[in-house]
Amino acid sequence: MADDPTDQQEPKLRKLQNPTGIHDILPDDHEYYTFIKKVVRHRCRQAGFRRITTPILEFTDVFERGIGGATDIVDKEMYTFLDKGDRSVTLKPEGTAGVIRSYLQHGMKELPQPVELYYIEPHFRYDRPQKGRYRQFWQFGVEVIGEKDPALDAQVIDLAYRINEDLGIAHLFSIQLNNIGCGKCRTKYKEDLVNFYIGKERSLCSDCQNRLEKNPLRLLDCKKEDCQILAELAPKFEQYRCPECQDFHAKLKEFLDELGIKYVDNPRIVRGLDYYVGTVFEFWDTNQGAQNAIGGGGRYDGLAELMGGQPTPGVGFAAGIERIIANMKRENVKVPSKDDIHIFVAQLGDDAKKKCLPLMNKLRDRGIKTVGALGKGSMKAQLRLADKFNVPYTLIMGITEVREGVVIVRDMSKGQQRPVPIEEIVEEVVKLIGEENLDKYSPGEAIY
RNA sequence: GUGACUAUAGCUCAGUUGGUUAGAGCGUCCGGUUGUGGUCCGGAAGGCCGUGGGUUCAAGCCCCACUAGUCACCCCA
Repeated sequence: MADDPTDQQEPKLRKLQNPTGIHDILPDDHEYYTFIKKVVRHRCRQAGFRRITTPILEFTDVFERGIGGATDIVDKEMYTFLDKGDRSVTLKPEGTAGVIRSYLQHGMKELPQPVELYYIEPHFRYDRPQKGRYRQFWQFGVEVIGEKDPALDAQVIDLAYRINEDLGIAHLFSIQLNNIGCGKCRTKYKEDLVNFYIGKERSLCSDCQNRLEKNPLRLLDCKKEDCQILAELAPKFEQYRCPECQDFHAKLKEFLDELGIKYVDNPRIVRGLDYYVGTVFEFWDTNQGAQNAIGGGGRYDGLAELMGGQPTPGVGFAAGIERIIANMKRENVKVPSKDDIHIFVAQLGDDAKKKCLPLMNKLRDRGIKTVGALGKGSMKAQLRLADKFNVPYTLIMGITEVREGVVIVRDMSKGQQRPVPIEEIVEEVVKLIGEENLDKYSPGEAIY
């Protein structure tokens, strides 16, 4: 300030902006989010799933133990920081770990099993952004916890597929299906896999040399040419799958066939999270493959134990909303706009303006989406604005109308108008708009 | 985390080998006689040329760093 000599030069205010990869959702895109959320809510509710919201922030352990330290998500993509008590906390990078934490913490094993939950939440991963990848992104997902049966896996895949269908993008994706085995068969397989690679380490890329120690299964889906050649020669998991897993997988495929859902049996898909066992699946872009997977999931029977709970089976699915929107736009899927305005109210003179405010309230209470030109001056400016809103009807009130107790109703497409008594105007507008088009909001449904 | 490319008005973009007050279209706002929209016409507002340094008599333009964006790799949604 003036008496502070060190502060003579006004510091320039920097324009504020979003952190890398974290974006505003502007009104036009919100119409997609609203629509997708609605589809997800309805499909999940119909199937008996109930909604859960776990916190955006969890103690880092929840993810480190749940997702697994050898995964890319935990290894390099977590949005982790210390809170004021020096506890390490992390913005959730995925949904399942938090849901299982919540299931255990709230004793949901006492509920009728399986517990079927869904969520629609923002998630965070500290990645370099690119197409379809952001540091904050939305996912919806479902979890079926507490029971194990291939029919449940089939139901989850079916639900995911139907949601994609409702969104108009199901045909763009193929379902890649695999069974990566239970603890028993996988342990044996891992051993043999590691043995296979002994002495061949130098042919592997540096990432894969790492994987060999931490997560040998990932060796199989490395895209480097040399690694792929070795992966082809490596022992195949199919031969190690125990009879139980074999049977489970076969049944799942029968159920999917029964549901009429097409899938590709793909032994190469592994998934990037440690908690998966048995069934895994991904929805792949039929043109671009895994690079633009829209969602995926699988069975995570060991997860509850990793998090300190009793052994609890589970199967789930999650999909990325931004990627869905990108595909809906690519397919030119139009979503219904909930924001279309029914009625524009134009007014001239303070007396008319006074009458307009309560009139607009009455219209809105009836479910008529109404905007007024409360700050505009001339009738021309107001009608121009009405035109921008693309309203079918404009109500006009001036001093004359106030005196006569009428409101002028102007049909914008025909350019015709007529006076209507002010006490009849709300129902008259309802007739014009159509009862079925009203934006109904019913606090009356609640029981006080 | 690695690499490539990019950054001028709200949006899409011009801007000459570095040379005066920074340009267009769209959009926004206001007008085109009394209280009537879309088309048309006129006008205005809106830019520290992403930020900070450097080179130069002179930088939107050249150099460096940072920030952000786009795309790819890694991996995933």
